[in-house]
Amino acid sequence: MRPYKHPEIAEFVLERVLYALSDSIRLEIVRHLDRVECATCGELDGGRPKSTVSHHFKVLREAGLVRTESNGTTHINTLRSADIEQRFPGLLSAILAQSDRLPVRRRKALAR
Amino acid sequence: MRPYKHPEIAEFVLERVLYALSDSIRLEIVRHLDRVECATCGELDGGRPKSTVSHHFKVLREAGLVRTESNGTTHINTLRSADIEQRFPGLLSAILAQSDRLPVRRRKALAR
DNA sequence: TCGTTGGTTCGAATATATTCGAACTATGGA
DNA sequence: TCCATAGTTCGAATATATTCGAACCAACGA
Repeated sequence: MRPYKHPEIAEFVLERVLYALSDSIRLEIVRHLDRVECATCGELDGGRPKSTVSHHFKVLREAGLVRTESNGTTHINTLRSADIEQRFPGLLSAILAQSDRLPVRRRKALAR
Repeated sequence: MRPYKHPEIAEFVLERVLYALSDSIRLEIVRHLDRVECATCGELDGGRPKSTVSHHFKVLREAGLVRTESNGTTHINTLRSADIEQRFPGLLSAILAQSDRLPVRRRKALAR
């Protein structure tokens, strides 16, 4: 497997990044990568077919969110947090700060 | 025109917000509203048919980004900045901080 | 060298969005 | 009351995404 095409930081497009993150599966992958630092695709498939997962990784890659490098027979994915932070300061952290489910305490506070 | 259905802050869904902002037309509308505080749909149509613009406003409204209130024969739109900020702190400002085009100075800095 | 593993790519089916004209609704003014 | 204005809603056409199986490819180990 030859190296993937990853966009340069200056090529990142905000709309593309937001679009990539607007899908639950991809957002979950990004959250996971944020926690574990790096992971193979297989670890993140959630039981879905390989081709589906591969598609989502492609979207994330092309948006500049994920870097995929082949390591022998497996592929290592990392979140390009620093790159995204440099180009869109505060964006990724604001998104990742938001947990999947709103804690009850917070929900009540917001409902007031 | 009866009042629109606007989601409560606690009902905001991150994916939906990101999706709404992942479209250039809608992002432009949001940027505009951020600058001018409030505006009618007509001011923001960019020469597009009314039905198209109406659709985009609906997406923005349902995501919680925009509040539309009818004022006589016209509709006033405002950005729900404070609500979004409360629910997703830092998100909107990170997005709005990003100008449409990357300034040349910044592009060069990033290319290094 | 052959099989296995981890992942990509292709193609087709399906689902979801976008666009726009046409018909409609509500309000306000003449 | 009649007309114009501002915007919504509907429906159909088109475009774009998602999903998944099947075929493929590269690297590694036996």
